[in-house]
Amino acid sequence: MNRRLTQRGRERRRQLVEYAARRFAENGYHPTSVAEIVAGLGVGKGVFYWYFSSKEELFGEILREAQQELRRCQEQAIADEPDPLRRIELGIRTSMRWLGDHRHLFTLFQFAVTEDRFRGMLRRGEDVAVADAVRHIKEGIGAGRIRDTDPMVLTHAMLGVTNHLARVMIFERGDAPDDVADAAVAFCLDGLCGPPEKVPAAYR
Amino acid sequence: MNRRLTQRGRERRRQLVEYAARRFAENGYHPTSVAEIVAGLGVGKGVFYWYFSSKEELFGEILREAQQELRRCQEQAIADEPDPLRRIELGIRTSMRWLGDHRHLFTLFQFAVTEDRFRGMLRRGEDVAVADAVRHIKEGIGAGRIRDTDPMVLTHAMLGVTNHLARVMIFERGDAPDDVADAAVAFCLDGLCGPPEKVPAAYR
Amino acid sequence: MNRRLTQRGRERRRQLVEYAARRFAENGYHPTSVAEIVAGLGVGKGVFYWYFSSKEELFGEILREAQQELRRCQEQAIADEPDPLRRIELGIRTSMRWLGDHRHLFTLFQFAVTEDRFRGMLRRGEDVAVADAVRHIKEGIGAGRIRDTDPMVLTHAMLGVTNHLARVMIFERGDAPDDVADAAVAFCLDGLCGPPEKVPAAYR
Amino acid sequence: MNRRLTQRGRERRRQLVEYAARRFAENGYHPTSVAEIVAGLGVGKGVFYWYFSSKEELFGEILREAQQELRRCQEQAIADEPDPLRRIELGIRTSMRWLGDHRHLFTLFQFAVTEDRFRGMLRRGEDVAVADAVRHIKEGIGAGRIRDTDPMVLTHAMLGVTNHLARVMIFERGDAPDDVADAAVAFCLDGLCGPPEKVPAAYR
DNA sequence: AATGAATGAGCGTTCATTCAT
DNA sequence: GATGAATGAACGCTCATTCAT
Repeated sequence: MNRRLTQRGRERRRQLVEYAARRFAENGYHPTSVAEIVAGLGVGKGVFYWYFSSKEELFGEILREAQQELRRCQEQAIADEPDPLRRIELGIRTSMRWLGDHRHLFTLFQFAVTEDRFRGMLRRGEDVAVADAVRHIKEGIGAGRIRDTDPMVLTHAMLGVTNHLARVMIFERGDAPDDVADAAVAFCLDGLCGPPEKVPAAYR
Repeated sequence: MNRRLTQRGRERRRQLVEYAARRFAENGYHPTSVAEIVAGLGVGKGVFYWYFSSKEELFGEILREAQQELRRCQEQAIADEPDPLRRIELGIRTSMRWLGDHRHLFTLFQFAVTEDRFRGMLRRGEDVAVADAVRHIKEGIGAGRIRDTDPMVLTHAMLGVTNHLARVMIFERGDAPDDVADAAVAFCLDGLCGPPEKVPAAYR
Repeated sequence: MNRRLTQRGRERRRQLVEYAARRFAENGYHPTSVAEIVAGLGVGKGVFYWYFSSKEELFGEILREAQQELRRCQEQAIADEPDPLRRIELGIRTSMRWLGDHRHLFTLFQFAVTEDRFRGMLRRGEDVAVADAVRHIKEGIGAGRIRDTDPMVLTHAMLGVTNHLARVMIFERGDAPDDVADAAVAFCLDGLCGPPEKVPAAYR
Repeated sequence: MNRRLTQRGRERRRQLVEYAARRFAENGYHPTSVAEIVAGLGVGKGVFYWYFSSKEELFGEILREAQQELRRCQEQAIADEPDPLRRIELGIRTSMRWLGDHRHLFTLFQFAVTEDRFRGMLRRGEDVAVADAVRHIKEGIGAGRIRDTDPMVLTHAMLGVTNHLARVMIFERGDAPDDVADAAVAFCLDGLCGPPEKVPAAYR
């Protein structure tokens, strides 16, 4: 669906994306009906199908926009940092903060992985982000500051740490994103056994 | 649902659990209908409701049994190992192997997290597993072999690494579980920067 | 279904009739499943279909036996009474007492009227009872003690009074059947305007 | 269900209420499926659930509207009549005529009494009607024209007569409502034994 | 651009009934 | 006589989508 939209139209569309994202996250994609979404915004059903050709397309848009925004944040945070390890650290910290601010979108990412037709939508954005991280890692390996291991593996290990800690520590335990980021960074850099002096006060 | 089942009945029930798990994983929980499940087994719809009081209950059973089994594997693997770090390592290796063998169940775990009513079902089993890992970590910290950080955080960081690497490396890239386990163990013990000599050949 | 039953068989059958009647009355005929009935008696489904060829047949049997029994009570009560008005009065009193003792069966009569296939089952028994009452009324008219009006109408008017008062006064308000019978008899004999000295203390 | 309806919408709703009432009466509430109702009107299933949130709700609406209408008729008929006995008579006559015109609704009232969840729906309307009749009766007792008996009992006795005669004489025998009303009034005023000169020609 | 109304395939579930053991 | 298991049509209901206005 690619309509020419007026200012007001763009506003409506944004409302739909935002409200639907929140409902999908709270209630699940399938259990949330189009009827519920439009009712929540107090508009008729026609509105929905004016802006999106299907519920599935809307979900795709939510994913696309969310990834885009996360990406923008990270690029901006890393921009001028010359040190590759520091860039990695900044990436983790930015992710963590963003996830803290958009936890409902994280839930949607998790769901998207569980159904074939949505997994594809996620893939593109993820690949870009991974490729980026891989670059930093390679640079770190080149500089002898990261051990020489498959950079993809290292990247995904870090992604796993970041996402999982975000979910458990921030969403469920309610910790502050910055503290969790400290812990994630420490773990990623040094694992279980690394030098203890880097551990943040909050987790000692 | 708690029926007295004959031998044949137990067999049927197992068939249903197994087949449904596979379909849920491939197709998604919601998109997989009860009709599809029973048709796949060539039985009538009534059979389903003879063994389970609802689709939701069946899903709960799948989760419960899966967690139980993973748990059993881990306990058995760790049983007599006195070294806490080695126990952690064995835990990771067992998980990875089990995930490789039951990747469809992993998808279901992922889905369960995204809907409130299922999240609760997961929780109980997860808490037990986490509590166990925490014990090993605490012992490691006590022995001065793990840096003194919130053991829960370390546990979840490792869980994140293990699960994410399983998904990406084993399921998507098709790597061998044992190699992925090597990488996960290396990352968990030493992070990005630790001593490189532990890295498995497959990822160098 | 007409099986030769052993002593034990007859007992089982009676149990089924009785329990089902009670459940049908409490819960409605349709909302009460065969499964519920057999579960309530702690037997398997086969038992039900051993004694009855269908749920519908069972319901018919309940109606038939109930009418038969009410009829027996009335015949016995009236047996040797020579005075037709007194016979009518005794009929009302017996009905009221029986209804008080078998209110659940009354509910089933009411339900039976609302569905074609069951209405027929009721009819036979009702016709017999009405014909009987009509006889007494005719006799009363012949003797100049009842005004000369269509005896069928008078009969049904009395039936209406008896049944409705039973339902409202006995079932809902919880009055004693004998008091309600007094009131019904008074109303039937003299209407709204008749001599007041016959009114029972309970209703003055 | 409380939708803002257009003219066309109100029309549809009325159709559904009317058609469903007729089917429920002919066939029984449970044996009549929603599918049958919408098919009978040649519309899709969704239409039903656009106007009613459940089959049960529809049934409630039918009951409510029917009681409301009967009530309206009676109020109008009695409006300016000063004589309480005459008001009672007019009430009976109006009921009888209305029942003759809406016999299918009468069947539904009868059914509603037999299931708990529907009994409650009936109660409210019935209570109002009874309270009204009780007022007239009390007035009649005060004027010494009705014997001094519990007015509720008298009211229900009359209700019993009216409803039962309607069912048997009008619905089953096919008599004219006005004649049946004559007989009902005569019985209610004077019982079996009162002055015979009030009896209508049709029943002599 | 938006509404209320309508569609109808499909859902999860029930249940009278049958049958092998 | 009795059981647990199985059947499958039918039920009440939902919901993504379409359409007339």
